[in-house]
Amino acid sequence: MHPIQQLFQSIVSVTKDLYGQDLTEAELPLAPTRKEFEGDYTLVTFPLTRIARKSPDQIAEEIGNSLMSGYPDLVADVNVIKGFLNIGLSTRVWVSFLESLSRDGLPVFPRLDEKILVEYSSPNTNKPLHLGHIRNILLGWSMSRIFERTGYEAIRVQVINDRGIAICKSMLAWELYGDGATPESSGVKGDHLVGEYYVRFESEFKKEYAEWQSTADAEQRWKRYQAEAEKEKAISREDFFKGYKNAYFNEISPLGAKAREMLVKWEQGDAEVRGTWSMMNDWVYKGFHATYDALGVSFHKSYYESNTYLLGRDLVEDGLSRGVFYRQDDGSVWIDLTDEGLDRKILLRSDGTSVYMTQDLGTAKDRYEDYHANRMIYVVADEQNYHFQVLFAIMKKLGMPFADGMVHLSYGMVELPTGKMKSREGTVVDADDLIREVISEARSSAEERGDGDDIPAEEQERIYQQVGLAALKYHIIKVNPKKRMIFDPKESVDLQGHTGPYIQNAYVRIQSIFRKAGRPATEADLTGYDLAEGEKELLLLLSEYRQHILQAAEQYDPSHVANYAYAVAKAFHKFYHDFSVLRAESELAREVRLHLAAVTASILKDAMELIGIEMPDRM
RNA sequence: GGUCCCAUAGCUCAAUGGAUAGAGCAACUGCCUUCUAAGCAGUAGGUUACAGGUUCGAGUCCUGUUGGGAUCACCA
Repeated sequence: MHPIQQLFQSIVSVTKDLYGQDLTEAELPLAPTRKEFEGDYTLVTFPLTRIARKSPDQIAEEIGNSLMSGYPDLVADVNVIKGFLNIGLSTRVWVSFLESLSRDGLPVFPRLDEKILVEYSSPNTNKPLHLGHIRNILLGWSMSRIFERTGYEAIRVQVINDRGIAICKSMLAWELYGDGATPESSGVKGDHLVGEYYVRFESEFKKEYAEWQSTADAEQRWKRYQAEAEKEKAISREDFFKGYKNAYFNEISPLGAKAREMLVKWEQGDAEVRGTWSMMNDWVYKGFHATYDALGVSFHKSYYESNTYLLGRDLVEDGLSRGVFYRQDDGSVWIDLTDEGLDRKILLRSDGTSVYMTQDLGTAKDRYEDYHANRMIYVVADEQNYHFQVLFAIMKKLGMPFADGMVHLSYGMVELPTGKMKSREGTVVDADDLIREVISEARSSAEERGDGDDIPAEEQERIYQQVGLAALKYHIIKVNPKKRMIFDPKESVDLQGHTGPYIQNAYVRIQSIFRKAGRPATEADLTGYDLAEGEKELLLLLSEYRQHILQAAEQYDPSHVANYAYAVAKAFHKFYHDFSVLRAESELAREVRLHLAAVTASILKDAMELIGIEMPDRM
C-alpha cells in the first residue's frame, strides 16, 4: 500500500478516537510537505477546528502525539508549525515501498467496461497539415493513450473533409494549370502538390478579381453602394472591395463559376469529376499518412465527409415530428435554443440542403451506432466552442441516448511570435517542414557534441528522429490545452532545460548505468537502508505517478503528465549528480539506487509514451 | 451589443483553496582523470492586470473594471 494511504488510514483512526468522527479524505487535506520544512506529508488542521473545537495548533499536537504513540512503525517524527502538522514517515516504510514499486511495476488501473471515442486531426484535403493540426493530433493521441492507460477502451477516429468547394478549387487549378502533374512526375509529396494548386487557384482568382475591379461593372456596383450606404458607416473603396470578394466569387467570377460547376457535377456523380477527385484525394491521403507516420500516430477508423454529409436529415424529420424543430414559411428548418441562453440555429436551408450542424448530428449518431462509446470526445480548436455547445444542446433536446457523453476538448489556437498564422500571408508553419527541422536540429547538435560516434549510422538516424520529435512534441504538449499558445520555432528545437530531450537524457543515463552494471536490479532485500534526503525526494515523486495520470484523464489535460515527467527527470538528474550508483559506498546503497533508477526509468518511459514520445537507449 | 475563454518574472510556461508563488529560456558565476555536461549548483528577476467580496487561509472561488482572443451566417 502507498505510504500516504497508510498514513491517511491511521489519521482517520486517530481522529475518530480523539474527536469521535469518521472523516473522509476531503476533510483531511494531506499534501507533500514543502521543502523548507521537516517531514514527508503535511496535514492541514484548520478544517478540523469545528469538529474538535480546539485551536489548529492543539489539534495538530494531539494528532501528532497519537500518531507517534499509536503507529510507531509508520510515523517516525512530527512537528507542528502554525496549524500545519508535518509528518515524517519511517525510513523502513519508504524502503519497503521502493521494493514494492520495483516489484509491482507501473500503477495498475482496473479494466473498465467503458469505451471512449476520440476524434482528432480532422483535416481538409485541399492543403497539407500544419502546426495547428500538430497540436490537435498530439492532444488527441495523448488523451487516447491516457484513457487506455486508466482502464478504458479508446477508439481513435478522424473525419476527413474531402468534399466541398475547397477541393474543387484545387482540382480546377490542377486541370487548368497542372499540365497533368502527379506526385511522381513532380517529385512533390501528394498533399503538398494538391495544396500548391489550391494556392494557385487563390492567386489566379485574386488576379482576376483585381482586374475586374477596374471594369465599368465594378464601378457601377461601388457607386450603387455609396448611394445606399449610410453616411456615417460608409467605408473606403478599398474596404468595399475587400468585403465584396465573396459576392464576386459567387455571382460574377468566371473562375468561381467553374469551381461551383465542378461542385455541382461532383454532387451529381459526374464520372470525370469524381475521377479527378478521387485521384487527387488519394495523393493527399498518402501524404497525410506519411505525416501521421512521422508523428507516430494512427487511427482505428477514418470517416469521410463525402460519405457522411447527407446524414442527419432523418434526424431533422424526427425532430420536426416531435416538435423540437420548427419549419419556417420559406421551408427552412430551425431550432430555438434561446431558453438555454443560446440562439436560433438553422438545420435545413430553404432549398432543403443541410448545413454543418445537421451533418454533425448525423455523424454522431452514425458513430454511436458503430461503436456504442460511452463518451465521444471531439478534439477541436476553441473557435468552435459555440458550435459544440449548440450541437450538444440539440442532441439533448432530441433525447439521444449518448448526448450526455459528448465532450468538446477545446484547445487554444497556436500562434507565432509574429502573430496568427495566415495562409494568405504565407505564415503557416507546415507540419512536414517543422518535423524535418527539429530532426535536423537534433542531428547537428549531436554531431557538434560528437556523441554516439560509435553507434551505427542507422541507429543514429533513429535517435535523431526520437530526440527531435521529443523536442517538438514536448514543447507543444506541456502547455495546458485550454490556453492559447505562442509557438516559437526557435524554442521548439531547444534540447536543454524544460524539454523532451532533457527527460530522454535522464532515461538514457539510467540505461547507461544498467549497461555498465551488467544486470537489472535484483530482488534483494533492501531493509535496513537509511535513505538520504535526495534519495527520498526522488522516491516521493515517483510515488505520485498514479495521481497525475488520473488527473490528466479527468481534466482532459495531458500537460499534467508532461510536467510530472519533467519533475521526475529533474529529480533524477540531481540524484545522479549527488550520488554514485555503481560506485556506491555500500552494496546495500548500490542496490537501493539501482532500484530507484529502474523505477525512475520505467515511469519516465511510460509517462512519455502517454504523450507520444519515444525513449532512446542512448543519445 | 450578447455569450464564452485568457491575463502569473524580460520571454515561454507551472502551481488538488493551504505555509515565504515555482521551472525553463535569455544574462552573469562556478563544477567534467569518477555511472552520458542534452547535466548539476549558484546570482539576479514578482503589488499573480485592477477594485471589491467569500474564507481561519485566495494566483486559484464570486462580482465588477480594464486589456487580449474567439464566436454569434440559409459558411465549413
